[in-house]
Amino acid sequence: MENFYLEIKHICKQTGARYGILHTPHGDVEVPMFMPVGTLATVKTLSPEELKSIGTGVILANTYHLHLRPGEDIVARAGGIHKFMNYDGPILTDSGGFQVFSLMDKCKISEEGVTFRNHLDGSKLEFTPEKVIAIQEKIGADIIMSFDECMPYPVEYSYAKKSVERTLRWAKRGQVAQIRSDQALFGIVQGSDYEDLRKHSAIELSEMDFPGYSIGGTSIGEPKDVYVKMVQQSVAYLPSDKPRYLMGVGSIDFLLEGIAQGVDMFDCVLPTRIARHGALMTSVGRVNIRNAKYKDDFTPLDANCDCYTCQNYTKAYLRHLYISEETFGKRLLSLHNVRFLVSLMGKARQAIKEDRFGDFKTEVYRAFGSKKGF
RNA sequence: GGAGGAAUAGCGAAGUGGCCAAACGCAGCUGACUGUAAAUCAGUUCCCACAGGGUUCGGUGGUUCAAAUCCGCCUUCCUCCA
Repeated sequence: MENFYLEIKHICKQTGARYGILHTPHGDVEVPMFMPVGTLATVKTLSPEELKSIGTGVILANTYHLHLRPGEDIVARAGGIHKFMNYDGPILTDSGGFQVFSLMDKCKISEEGVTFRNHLDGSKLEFTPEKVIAIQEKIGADIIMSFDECMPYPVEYSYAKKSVERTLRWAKRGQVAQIRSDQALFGIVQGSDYEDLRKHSAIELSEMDFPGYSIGGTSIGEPKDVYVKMVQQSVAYLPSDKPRYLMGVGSIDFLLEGIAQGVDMFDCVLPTRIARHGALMTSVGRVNIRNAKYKDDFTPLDANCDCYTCQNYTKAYLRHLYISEETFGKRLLSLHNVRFLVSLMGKARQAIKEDRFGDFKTEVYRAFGSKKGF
């Protein structure tokens, strides 16, 4: 793909973190970056204009969910997902592999693919690596994912090995099935916390020569040190000139550790979901806006934040909106959390360019102090 | 003036002799959330020295081994009749 490639500009001498530009058919974006999730072709509560104003580059959508509603044919007839949702920046679709994990009790996995009992009306549907690519081609995102199995953690070695091999075969099948040449198909590294499986998965995928590589199966409940190892053991065997995408990571510490390992892209529902539930990421730690102590707190959510919410509204007002279940409150809070992570990424990129990402990471942790969360 | 009905925790509302410190809903308080079945879920809300103890069900006096539940009186409220 000529119009999709990673241009690495700098590698941090302190950590190995990478700064670069990802070129996509819908524009260039700087990495490392955080990508908010818009499963149903909308980042819940936020408009494309708001996302732009926040500085969002790539956003996500989901193959499984869009297949169920409204169906990929509708998206295709709308002119593709960019037109359908009025977002002209780069878009990435996840394959539905994560739903194999999150809807596990409604799934049956075989060599051919996965049979789902779909969550909307309970009817059966089958996803195969080929079908998942066909759906994603109709949806029309810039970056698409191979169909994979995201295993739970922990998982027995024998199962993990079987699953990794199958996911590798699925990756190959998806690659063969791909018709469009203007979408970047990523392979997904799995292997749970088994080093040999991660290595094997990464090496085999690299040989298939994908335009980018995802790291899956992390941040599903494993301890932080295990997480870091999983990322390390995946990144180590991936080509250095291709983008690395760590799937489902959005907590501040996991993001920073991932960047330090040389990851370029991250996505997560965390900032938008917890915002809708009243939890906010701030430069001094977690804030639960519904806490009674904020009822007469007329200061901004985060004094160090440049987002629209922090520039214009007080905690007392945001708490009032949250308690009153006003949707505007959820918007303002989502806006803040996404901006917080986007902004954190910007600072991280700056630190990488200045070869002090390690120090930066320490500073961020220190600012959080002993406060728990994220 | 007469007849009937009702009073339960912050609010609404179950419970009509022991399994009741009292269902449930709301409101309040707290926590969780990581490739979105999530504008969701969980815990908690009489008091305390809290695997236990102490005071509760309009007030008061009884009956009973045992009362939010049965009886008398009182207070307040509601409906209907005059």
